[in-house]
This record gives sequence, C-alpha cells and structure tokens, in this order.
Amino acid sequence: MTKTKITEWSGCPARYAAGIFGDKWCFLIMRDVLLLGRRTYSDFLNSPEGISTNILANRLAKLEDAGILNRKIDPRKASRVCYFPTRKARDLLPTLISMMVWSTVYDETTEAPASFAAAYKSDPAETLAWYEAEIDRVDTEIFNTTV
Amino acid sequence: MTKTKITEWSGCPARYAAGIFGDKWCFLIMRDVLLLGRRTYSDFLNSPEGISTNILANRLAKLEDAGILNRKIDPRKASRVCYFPTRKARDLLPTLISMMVWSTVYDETTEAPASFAAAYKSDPAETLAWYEAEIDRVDTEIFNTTV
DNA sequence: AATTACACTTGCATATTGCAAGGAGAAATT
DNA sequence: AATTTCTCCTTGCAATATGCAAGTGTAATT
Repeated sequence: MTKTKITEWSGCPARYAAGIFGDKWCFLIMRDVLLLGRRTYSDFLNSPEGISTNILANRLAKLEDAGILNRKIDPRKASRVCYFPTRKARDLLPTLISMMVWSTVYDETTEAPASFAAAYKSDPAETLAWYEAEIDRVDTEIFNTTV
Repeated sequence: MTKTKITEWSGCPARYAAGIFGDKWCFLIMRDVLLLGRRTYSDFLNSPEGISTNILANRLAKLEDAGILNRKIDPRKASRVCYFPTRKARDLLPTLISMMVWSTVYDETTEAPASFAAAYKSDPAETLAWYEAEIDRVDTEIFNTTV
C-alpha cells in the first residue's frame, strides 16, 4: 500500500483555507484589512504584533497573488501604496467574525466586549453588514480625497 | 513615541484565534478531529498531507495544553491513545464550516460538492447539528467497544 | 539641493521544520 | 519465553523560514 503525500493545497476545502489562515501573518493582515481599516504597508508594519519588513512584503505579495488583496497607488500620495480587500477577501468576514466570537468566549483576557458575541448571535447579518459598510467607507474615503 | 511590540497572543480576539488557526498543522489536526472523525496518532499521521512525527507530537501537546484536545487511553486497545475534542474544540465548528463554504466558492479544484455550501446557507443550524452528532457518534463508538 | 517618507530588498544570525532513524513500552505471535 | 509488531513518541541533522538591522530607489517636502 503506497501512501500518497499531498503537496497541492487545494482540493480539500479545509486545506485550501489553511493556505490563507494557516499562517499567522496572513491571518493578522486579513484582520487589519477587514476589521481594522488598515490599508498601507506602514499601517501593517505598525500593528502591535510587530511583523518584520521582509515577511510583510512576502505576505502582501502572496495575498495579492491569491486574489485577496488589490495593490493600488494611494491617490492621496502617489509614493504610497494601498492594499484593498477584494470580494474574495470580504467573503472571509463571516469566518473571521465567528472566530472572534469563539475567542471572546474562551480567552479570559480578551479585550473584546461581551456585547460583541451577543450582537452577532442575535443578528449575524446585521453585524456582517456593518463590517461591509465600514470597508466601503474606508475605501471610498481614500478615493474621494483629492490630491 | 515608543512602539510597543506584542508578545502575548491573547487580548485581541483575532490574535487569540491565530494561536490555533495560524498554524497549518494545528489547523489540519482540527479538521481531522472535528470533520473527519480521526482520533488517534496514526490517524493523523496517515492524513494525506503527510505531517512528520515530531511536528505531530508537538502540535498534539500544544492542543492539549490549550484545552482543545483531551488525551485518553483507547479502550479498544490499551497501548493506543485517543485525542477527543473538548467543548472548546466543538465550538470551532461554525468557524471551520464557514471557512469550507468560502473554499468551495473560491477553489475551482475543490472536491467538496456545491450542495454543501447551499445546504449550510439554507440551514446553518442543521449542518452544525449534523457534525456535532457525528462527533458524538465517533466518540461513543470508541467507548462502547468492549476490550 | 538636501532631507524625509515610503515600500521594499539584502545579508546574516537564529529558530523552526522536514526527514530518517531509533527507542521504549505494551500487545500479539511463535 | 523469546521475538515480532504496534504505537507513540524522541533525537540528530540538513534544509527552510524568520527576525533584525541596514541599505536602496523613488517620490514628495523644505
């Protein structure tokens, strides 16, 4: 009986997701973009977790290749770059939020208010819509600024 | 202005979750336990992704320390060990499932049927209950076997 | 023209991983 | 009783990935 070893990270849906979530830094960049409104290289770099510059550049390229982030010149300042979440990225919101609900239950040192999990449970769609609107707000705010 | 660097992986709910999900191997072990009914060391070892023995031992210990897996002697064979999911682990099911739904949408080589995502969207609670029941079934099957 | 801001890249020491081999304890086989 | 097998790791070592500090190139600012 030969044991086949998998090298392609697609096929199995959990394995495919592990390609993004199974990396600490990709994971935190997704949090920054989807939940915290961060968009630029320096935004990510200044996150309190302290990602180093080579890893950040590497992960941003990886996420762009995966069709999750969209790299664009910042209209507010042409020497700066913004990374915008695609639809594929936005569709990760339910996953991220459900993960956060879990964390608020099991991390006794959580900084998130208990109301967060409660609000999500009572009306998941509304919570989701709120985050989507926030993403829109941040993105249009950047593009409505005249140079 | 001093930049504080975070070393503790709790506090922020996304960061806390990254402690489990932000590792490819922990992630896949959770899939094995929660969705594929795998419970023993050799089950995990024989997963097609091909985890090596040192990493497997390391991650099992990590997940046990985190209160996610429960290590017990296999009643079917006393020389063997089973790793059972705790309630904390089971509560990750919604997250895992929502991740799989995302993957079935965006991985064009997915092996999962399209009906999976549809079924989940039409009745999430039922899908969830089905997986919970499966976990119960596997666990009681192990414990109802007389040596 | 010189300085600053920004997004990287490079080099190197350190940490983590992957792979193959080994080992210890219990059970099954001879 | 001795040997083999099964199971769960541990160890050693090479390969890879990461963290950190410094440097590079381009665009804005002064």
